Amino acid sequence: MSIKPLILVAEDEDALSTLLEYNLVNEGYRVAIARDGEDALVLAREETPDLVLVDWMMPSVSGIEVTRQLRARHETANVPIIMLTARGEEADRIRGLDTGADDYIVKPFSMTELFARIRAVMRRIRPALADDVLEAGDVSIDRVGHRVSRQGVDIHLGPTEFRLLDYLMQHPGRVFSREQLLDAVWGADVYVEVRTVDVHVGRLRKALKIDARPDPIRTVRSAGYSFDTDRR
Amino acid sequence: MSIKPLILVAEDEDALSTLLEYNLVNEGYRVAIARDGEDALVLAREETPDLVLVDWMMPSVSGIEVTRQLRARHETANVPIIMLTARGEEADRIRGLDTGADDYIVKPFSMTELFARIRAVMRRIRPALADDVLEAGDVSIDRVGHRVSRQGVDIHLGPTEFRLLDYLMQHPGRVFSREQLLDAVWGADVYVEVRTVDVHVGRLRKALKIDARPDPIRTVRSAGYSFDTDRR
DNA sequence: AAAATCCGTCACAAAACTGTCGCGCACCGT
DNA sequence: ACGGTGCGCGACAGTTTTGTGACGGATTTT
Repeated sequence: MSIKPLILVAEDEDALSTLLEYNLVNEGYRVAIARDGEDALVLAREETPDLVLVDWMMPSVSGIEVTRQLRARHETANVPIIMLTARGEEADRIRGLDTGADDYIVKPFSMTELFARIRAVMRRIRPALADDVLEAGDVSIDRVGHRVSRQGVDIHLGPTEFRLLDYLMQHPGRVFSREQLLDAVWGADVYVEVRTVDVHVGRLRKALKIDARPDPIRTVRSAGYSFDTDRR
Repeated sequence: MSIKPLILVAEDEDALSTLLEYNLVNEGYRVAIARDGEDALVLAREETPDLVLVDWMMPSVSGIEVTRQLRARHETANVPIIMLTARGEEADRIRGLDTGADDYIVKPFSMTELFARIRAVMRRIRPALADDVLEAGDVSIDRVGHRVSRQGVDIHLGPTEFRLLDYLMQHPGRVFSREQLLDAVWGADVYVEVRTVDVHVGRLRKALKIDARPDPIRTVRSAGYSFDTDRR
């Protein structure tokens, strides 16, 4: 997750979404604007937002439906969602909360109150999310669920390969010598041949291979290995 | 953690606290009642509650102060807090949220709305704990009726297998070590062999087997087990 | 009190993973 | 172009981890 949290706003009224964008950006957030529910789902897929503001009433795909779909997808299952609703009727609010929204706010609302709610909701979710899943390029590693996936495809790794990838992804772009990797991944007290690292890197590479995607692990001759997302 | 969540209610009006106790118990929660803020802190220390309902206005120690102190203590730092407030004024609500409360509800409120908020707030912490019946994939577990079924077919489980499945389904996708499972399902003080977990997982799997349906329990070598609904 | 369940442990088999070796190719400096 | 060093990779045998049937004792039900 980058420094500035990304907020996805799904709102069909131009006046309101512009106002929201202006104020949220001013508050230090990055903002993605969606005009309707479908848009919102597409945008959420491009970059997983850190929080979603979704209007209850929207053409085509309603706020509730958006919520449900976001919850269904693995990447966005735990993203906090705040529902914007014009009606103050209790039944609707409850339905919103039960569908999986984390909070709702009734229009019209003040920016101050919205900010407070955003802070409250994010404080709750973010710490858990921040450490748990690590992404770089198209590879994501979930340490709590012990899952690795590339472009959404699940990848099976043995324990050692998992720890190795985990360690490399902690410091993308940085080159580690085989000795450093042995210390970090195997443990300082374990004695194994240095070349063992090569073998595991090889296995890791093979496992990460998805059609023609570039190899995310870079060999630096006579230095070591590093996890790189793009450059060459 | 036991099956029924413990809710700590800090409220000085007798009429309301009695009403809350009655309804919450009726809804399947365990309830601890505190007459004032000090009481609340003492009770929270005795057994860490799963959620706290605290009145904004209370003699001696105010709701805000209770919130602050709960957040300060390690055991209760992440317990969700819902603030009960008589005033509808925005400034106060914001202050409440910023202090660390996760939500607030304005008096007078209906029990239905309160329950929805409790479920919503608890879902953030432990995604499914709030519900009486829990479903993931084609498996459903009814913690009130102690019933488990898969694809509509009733399944009989022993008490330990039931608690094990219950715990795993609380946190779908998350991997637990055998030690963690022993703590959570058997109890921290019970001494049994670690491999006992394997045996019960095995029994659970056998019980859950319905023709060719995929095994919902995933083994993560040298890490533990997790309940998974989808991928393999 | 007898019967039926349920529980924890063990031992053994199956499965998964690991470390090492050796060979051949790639790359580098000369 | 050439020798040398570094690296990728398939093979393999040993080790660790997990699945599971069996069993005696405890607990609950009938």
